[in-house]
Amino acid sequence: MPELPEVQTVVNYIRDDLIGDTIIGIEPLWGKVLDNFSKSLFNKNHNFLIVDVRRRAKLIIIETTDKIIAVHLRMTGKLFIKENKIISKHCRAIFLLKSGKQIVFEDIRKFGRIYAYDNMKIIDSKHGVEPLGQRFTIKFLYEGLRNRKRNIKYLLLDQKFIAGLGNIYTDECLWISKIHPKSISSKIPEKNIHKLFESIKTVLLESLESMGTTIINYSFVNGRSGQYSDQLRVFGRTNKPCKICDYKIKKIRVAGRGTHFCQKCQKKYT
DNA sequence: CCATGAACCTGGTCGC
DNA sequence: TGCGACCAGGTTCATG
Repeated sequence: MPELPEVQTVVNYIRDDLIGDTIIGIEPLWGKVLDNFSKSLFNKNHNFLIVDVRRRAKLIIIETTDKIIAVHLRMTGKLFIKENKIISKHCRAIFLLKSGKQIVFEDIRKFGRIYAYDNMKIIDSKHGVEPLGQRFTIKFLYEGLRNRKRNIKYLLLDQKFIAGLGNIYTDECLWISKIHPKSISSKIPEKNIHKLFESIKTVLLESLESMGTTIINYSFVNGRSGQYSDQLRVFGRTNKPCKICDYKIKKIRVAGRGTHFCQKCQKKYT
């Protein structure tokens, strides 16, 4: 489920409810869900008043007066607020709040993790620029591509380079900017890099407007689901006609991921 | 430095 | 209906 727009949508949804509340405990229901701390963190004499909820990369950041709690949804994680105490099949952890509400973390595939840190240092050191932030500029993208010889799909998925893009949106952006996903980053013409820069911003903002992409029935916030899947240009359109040239969309494997593209529109720069 | 594959997990779908 | 193979929006580690 989660790339930047989906994670941001979850944050927007739970933020107002959480700020001002206090975490008084956590119940892990799966052994590995707490990555670098244990439930005893919330005992003691510390106060975990929630002062901010935001997104950094694909992490949901819950900032409290004591620790920063970070939740990574990985592939199938969901995070939402619930008032009753019915525990669902895929529930992996429950945060208990002073108000009586709970933050529920569900995750079918058990890849998701919850972290606790003293500050943002470690998180920031592991992630690159925010694609919707001020520091993401055309110059940054141009130099980043020219200074490396990675295949472009891999590079866009690299969270240390740009933080927040995933498999869906990289396919979308590469299609829009007419770049074959196996192109060598340093060989891509400036004109296409420019298009790529614009497409990254456009696609992420469009998707945010639609509250993200939901494929099949991975609804994420209280049963509501994103609408962007209707607007996808290439992702998941294997063997369907390219929206520009009518050629059949191909699906291949790049950087270990299923990758959709148009053989006619997207040029391979090597 | 770069590419690939496996590992971590469960569940849905497709073909036979 | 059943069964095996394969796939999945992410990340990390090992290997060549």
